[in-house]
Amino acid sequence: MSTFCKFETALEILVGKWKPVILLRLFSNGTMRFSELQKAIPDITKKMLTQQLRELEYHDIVHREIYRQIPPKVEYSITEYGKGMATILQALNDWGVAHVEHLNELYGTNHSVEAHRSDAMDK
Amino acid sequence: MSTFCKFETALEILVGKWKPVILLRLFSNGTMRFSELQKAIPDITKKMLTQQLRELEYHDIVHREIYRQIPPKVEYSITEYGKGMATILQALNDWGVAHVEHLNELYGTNHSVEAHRSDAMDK
DNA sequence: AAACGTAGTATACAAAAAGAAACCTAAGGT
DNA sequence: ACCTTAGGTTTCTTTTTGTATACTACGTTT
Repeated sequence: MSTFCKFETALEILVGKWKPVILLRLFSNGTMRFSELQKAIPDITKKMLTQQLRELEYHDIVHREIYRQIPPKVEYSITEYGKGMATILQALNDWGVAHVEHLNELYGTNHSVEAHRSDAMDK
Repeated sequence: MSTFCKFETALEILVGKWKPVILLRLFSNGTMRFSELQKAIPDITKKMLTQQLRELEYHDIVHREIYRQIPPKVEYSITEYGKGMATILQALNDWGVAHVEHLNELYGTNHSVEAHRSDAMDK
């Protein structure tokens, strides 16, 4: 129970509506400041962005560099440790791509994956 | 945007408070009936168990075999396709185990991972 | 003196997910 | 006639997540 099922722990880090896209941005763009992330992810609110970044920071995936200036400047980047996630992230992504293909074969192209999470299965 | 970030799709399948533990059970025990799963996962409600199983079934990860008897008998198992997830699941689990270790190094043994998801970061 | 820009917080509210508990079905046993 | 069983479904409540909007701090620019 303790050493099994730790993949829940792994999941925790990736879960949260915005973490995947934040990580994607940081992995591909390198260092970004808060406002750049906001622009890159138009629909995210400040609150969510802050919250998700703090969680990633706690897990040592993201580094937060504060410049004591006015107006403030804060830069975010993937930590060295965080870069170690690239492999699984890639694997997960690859599997996801293949899976969408699989679902297409099963149900045809006109289906919505999202519509089949949780509730939403009622007519 | 379309072919990247499909790891969100992958995540959807694993996410949901109970999916990891359900998958774990089915992977290690093979075929199980509804009531066996309930016993194996004491805190889950029927509602949640049904819901999560249906989602896994939709994604072709879990197979549902109905025996038309009274009282009913329904057996669940991992599909052939679903077995293909074993590798990533294992990878995710291994990474999770290592990550817990990493967090221990950073914060010491007496910390709660759960307490650092989402909110809960207030004193 | 007022406005601007950045990286947030605070507060209030809406929506989604999860939990609890009761109800349903139909055959077989008492 | 009623109870039991297995595998659910329904309804209702609570908890968790996410959104929207306002406000702050403080030097610089207008």
